[in-house]
Amino acid sequence: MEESRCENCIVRQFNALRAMTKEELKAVSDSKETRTIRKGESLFEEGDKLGGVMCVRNGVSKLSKLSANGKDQIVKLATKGQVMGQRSVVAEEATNLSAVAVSDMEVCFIPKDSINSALHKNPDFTLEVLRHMAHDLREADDVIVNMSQKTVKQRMAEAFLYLQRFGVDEDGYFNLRLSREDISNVVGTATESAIRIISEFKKKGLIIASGKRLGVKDEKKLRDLAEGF
Amino acid sequence: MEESRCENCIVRQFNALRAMTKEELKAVSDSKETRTIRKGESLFEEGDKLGGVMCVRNGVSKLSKLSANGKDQIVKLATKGQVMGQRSVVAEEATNLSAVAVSDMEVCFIPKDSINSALHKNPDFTLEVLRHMAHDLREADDVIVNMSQKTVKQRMAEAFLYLQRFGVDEDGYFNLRLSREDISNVVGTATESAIRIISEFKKKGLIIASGKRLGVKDEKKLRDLAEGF
DNA sequence: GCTAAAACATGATAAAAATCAGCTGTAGTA
DNA sequence: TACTACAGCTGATTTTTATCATGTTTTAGC
Repeated sequence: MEESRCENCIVRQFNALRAMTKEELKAVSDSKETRTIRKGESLFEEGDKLGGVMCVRNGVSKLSKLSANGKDQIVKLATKGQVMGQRSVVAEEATNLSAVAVSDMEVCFIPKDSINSALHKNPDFTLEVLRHMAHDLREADDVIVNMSQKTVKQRMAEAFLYLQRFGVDEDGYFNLRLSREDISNVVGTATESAIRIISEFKKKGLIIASGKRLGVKDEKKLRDLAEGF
Repeated sequence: MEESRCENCIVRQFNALRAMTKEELKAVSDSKETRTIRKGESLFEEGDKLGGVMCVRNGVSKLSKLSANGKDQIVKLATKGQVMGQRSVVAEEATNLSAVAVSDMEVCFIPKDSINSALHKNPDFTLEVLRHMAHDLREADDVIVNMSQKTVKQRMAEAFLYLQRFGVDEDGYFNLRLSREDISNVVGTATESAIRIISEFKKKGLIIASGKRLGVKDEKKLRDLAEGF
């Protein structure tokens, strides 16, 4: 059907595909493959050689890395329009991250050949990919500073503000429902610590929480807390 | 003189400039400017709009970011052949990092115009820059995991192994002499904690230390410690 | 060489966070 | 329905790390 053609894909406006020529897009469109992934299923594992990139059409995936002590660190969450695996494809290396769906997902798998030929021939596209990666790198630098200079409580406040960006329902609860363990893996702390801080934030009126449903209540105070005031 | 021409620059083999055409290199060579920076002097500040990139010919610079609590976090050290500021130039944003020389330095300043025109015209060059950035991004991901999952002691061990990569003298001491405060800013800890751990490592025979001169003594044990054994 | 400032060092204490243990609720399933 | 497994929760305790205080050593400038 028509909407499955990349040329019309609504998601394209968020990523580097928009810099492709008609011919390149056609090649991508002809070689791509749409996949449905259930919550909890894995898209790829750390160390895999990826045959292509994945473009998220719907749902959210966690990108994480296993640490020596056996805990997963969630490096980022990828949502609609974001492309996963491009670092690996571009650098022609095995991927350094694992991807697991945290909600049901629909993704397009684009074989690396069509990406690579565009990378070699179309500077606009390459530059667009480069800009996206420059952006990712900046965000990674920010995360490094947060992780090393902020307390667990501050990082938890940041995490709530981050989760809010994935949308909220009419009651203000996050669309994205992460387990306490996943949240602790975003923040880089023990699960018990995450749970305790969630209780505390709730008691103080910074957030709303009922079971797995979580949300921001007082954004300003959360932001102040995250900034260290 | 001949060696100041980019075409012959020995440093070129380490960075993306090698993917430039003869004409592009000539343009870079004609517009570039060599600068000498003394230890402690600043190359650029967080928030600056950079007019170009800097290529390190000699010496080492720390790239850091000020955190909300007033401490600097050193994100990486840039040495011979590495290019600073490309993220900012590529993304056309103000830089997110400050650069300060930690030893006397010689750098080439390359105005962004000659970089940008090559980025738009030469896909090989753009792709090479992209690959370098992909590499940086991978390293940043690793740092995130280390920062959030490892103890201060493990991170200190990592820091010693990292500093070793900048070369050692005949006695095994690092070429690069960082203050205890700089080391604490690499590791993301209090200066006193860094000092204490250095004393401890020395006592245990993991490292050698006399004043500012530091070095690795037992690489294997340091590595085991960093990995959590 | 003298002096002031900065860097280094160490002890004592406080705060932050992890770990351990056990208990409750809840979702899936036989 | 009842059982099981797992997520969530909380208290007690220990470990880790930061902070504060203070003394010593080094370094840079005169």
